[in-house]
Amino acid sequence: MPQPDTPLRPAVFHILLALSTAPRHGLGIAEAVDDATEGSVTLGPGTLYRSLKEMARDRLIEEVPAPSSDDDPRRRYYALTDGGRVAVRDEAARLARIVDVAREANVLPDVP
Amino acid sequence: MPQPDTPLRPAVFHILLALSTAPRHGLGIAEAVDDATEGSVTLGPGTLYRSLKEMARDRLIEEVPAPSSDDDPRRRYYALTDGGRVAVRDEAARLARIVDVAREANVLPDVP
DNA sequence: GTAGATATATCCATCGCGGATACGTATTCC
DNA sequence: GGAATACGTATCCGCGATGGATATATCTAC
Repeated sequence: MPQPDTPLRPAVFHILLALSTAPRHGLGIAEAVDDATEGSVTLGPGTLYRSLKEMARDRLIEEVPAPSSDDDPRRRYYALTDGGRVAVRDEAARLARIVDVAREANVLPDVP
Repeated sequence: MPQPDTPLRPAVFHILLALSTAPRHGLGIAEAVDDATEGSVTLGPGTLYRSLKEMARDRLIEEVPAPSSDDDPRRRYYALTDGGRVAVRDEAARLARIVDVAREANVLPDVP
């Protein structure tokens, strides 16, 4: 299990995280990222659509049919692939280790 | 408490985290970051010294005398300022929230 | 039907990053 | 002691990622 040494780009990680709960379309992803990070991470349109294209090419995500509740044909929905799920898990684990380091260094106020 | 909305640059955060346990000199910081992140984050000399200069200018860190155990006059030691400690705590908390989001999305294998 | 919002997509300026390079100083080896 | 090597700091340069501006099409509201 060769955990990749190189971190995921933040934009890619946040997109994967937003898709980990449900398939979403482009702007829906951007909105979900904004919500989840309480505004600390905002994806511009350039980063958003470029990342989506590259991630689809790299098989981290794939386009899926829109849910029946949505009839706007402009929206393109994406879902995680198995590879995407692995990638987001590895990166989340990497971040969790860094947070643990911070916790051990007593820079976090919370409980252990 | 106006938590800054903009994330700290990763390089700056990792330098602050490395200094949170003890004052260190330039290359010692790079080594500590490499260790703490298990090689997933490596600071090149460009990023390292540029960041140190900017962080000192912004009063996140300050130069301090070398410990008595070190007699190499080339080494310049840095320590966190109060502002630096606040900044590293805020950023660590921000990352911890993101990790929590990942945990709630069940992308992390670990226990709650 | 028109106006404004939504959605996707591309282009471009900016900036952070790391490698290459330079230079001075310790340390090691002979 | 002198030469060779390693260490430490510092700057320069190119690359890649980011996000805003812009373009185009389509949906919704009135």
